[in-house]
Amino acid sequence: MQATFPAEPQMSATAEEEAYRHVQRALRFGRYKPGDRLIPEEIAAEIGMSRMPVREAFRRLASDGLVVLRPNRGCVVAGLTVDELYEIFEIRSVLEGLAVRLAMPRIDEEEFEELDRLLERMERAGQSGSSDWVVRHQEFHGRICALSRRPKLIHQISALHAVIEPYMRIWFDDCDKPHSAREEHAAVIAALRSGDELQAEKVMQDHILSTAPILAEFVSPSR
Amino acid sequence: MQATFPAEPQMSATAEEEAYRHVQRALRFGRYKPGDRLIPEEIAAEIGMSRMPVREAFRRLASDGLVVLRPNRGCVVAGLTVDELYEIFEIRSVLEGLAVRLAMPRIDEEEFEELDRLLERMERAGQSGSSDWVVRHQEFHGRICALSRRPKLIHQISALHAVIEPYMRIWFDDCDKPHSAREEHAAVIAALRSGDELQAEKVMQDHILSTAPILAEFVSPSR
DNA sequence: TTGATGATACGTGGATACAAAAATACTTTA
DNA sequence: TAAAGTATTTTTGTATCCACGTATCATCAA
Repeated sequence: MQATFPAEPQMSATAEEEAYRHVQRALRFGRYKPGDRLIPEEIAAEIGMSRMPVREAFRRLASDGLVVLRPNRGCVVAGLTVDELYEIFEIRSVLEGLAVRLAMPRIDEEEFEELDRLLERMERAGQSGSSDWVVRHQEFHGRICALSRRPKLIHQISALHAVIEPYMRIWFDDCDKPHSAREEHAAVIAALRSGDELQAEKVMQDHILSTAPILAEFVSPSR
Repeated sequence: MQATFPAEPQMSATAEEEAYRHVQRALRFGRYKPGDRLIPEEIAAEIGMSRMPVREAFRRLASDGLVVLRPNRGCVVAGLTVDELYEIFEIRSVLEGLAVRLAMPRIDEEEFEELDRLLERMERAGQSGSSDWVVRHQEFHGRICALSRRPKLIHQISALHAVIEPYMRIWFDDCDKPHSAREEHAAVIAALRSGDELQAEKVMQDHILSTAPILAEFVSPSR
């Protein structure tokens, strides 16, 4: 329903939808910096529509936490404080932990091979320095979430990914190594293979929480 | 930021905000039934404004999952399937579980007394058959969540409460007894007093999951 | 009677226009 | 020169307007 997790087909039907996707995409790719003002008229001109659908899109983006809307003061790109970033990772940890737990019974051998493939692709993207490591990484997490077969859960997790994506990109661009990502994700797969749902849930939680402090380096220090 | 959890002060600044609160309130109190169409013009007339702010409010309400917006087909009150209801309770269980875990270190004796008071109030409302048992119940959960001091977490949980509130009201109206609610909530307090964070988290999770099947009786059978 | 077909009315999405508020630049004065 | 107040320009918030899509209902054929 929203927030391109691994990928999203579906042609935009309404102008509002188009504006929503357009701005969301721009935000996720870091085209605007936190604090930047988004001027409805400019964006409307970019996509060739009037301000109205753009304004409506802003409401949804604000609900997603991607922008902040203040009365009579317009729309500014949301920035995260360190606290907020940690909070998002705490929430992600329990949500994706739940997803893993629910996904486990659904994973057969074929699916394990797919996960291995995704891990491999992520690794290759990481080594080649290509910044679609971020995309691959989300693809991996997204695949597991999808297996939980819980639309609302998937939706919420994907919204959180959208919020942190810009920081993931900065992180990746800054230090070329995707750190110990390979082992961590391999551990998730291993835990899934073990068949112990609670154990797998915990491994995913730990994995997510472990990356929070790393990303925290990249949020603007004070505000 | 949204979704009246225990209560919400703050006068509405913009017309959109007013429309949002107005419709949300109506939905939570069950004034409209699932499947009902919400016609912007009518609602606009009710509050004395034009359709535009109402339409914008619809976008947010759709993000909250309270209504469904389909292109060229307007705004319809969202209804829950049994699956969706269970899913919401699964999500609530991990989210409120997290909230309990994070809240625990913040609770002092004074706070425990407050929780006891809230439990007592909920009980009284339940016995008097007053339907603000639902409000008291949310107040209780909301208090614990608030203690976690995590704004986004609180926001998400409160949004989920808003979605299920109509069903809680139907449940309460239908069978006058608030079932074993008292014991369940007392157990949460007891677990909090024990000081074992993981135990308290689990008690809250179990409490929430246990009410799902009861409420499931009240969602429209098929669709 | 039932199912297809077309006309009509209603509602939605989007654009434009206008008023109010905020931000900015400018002038005046101490 | 700096500060304060004023005027101008932007930009936001809301209302009105128009074109198109959808649903409803009546008509007609099977």
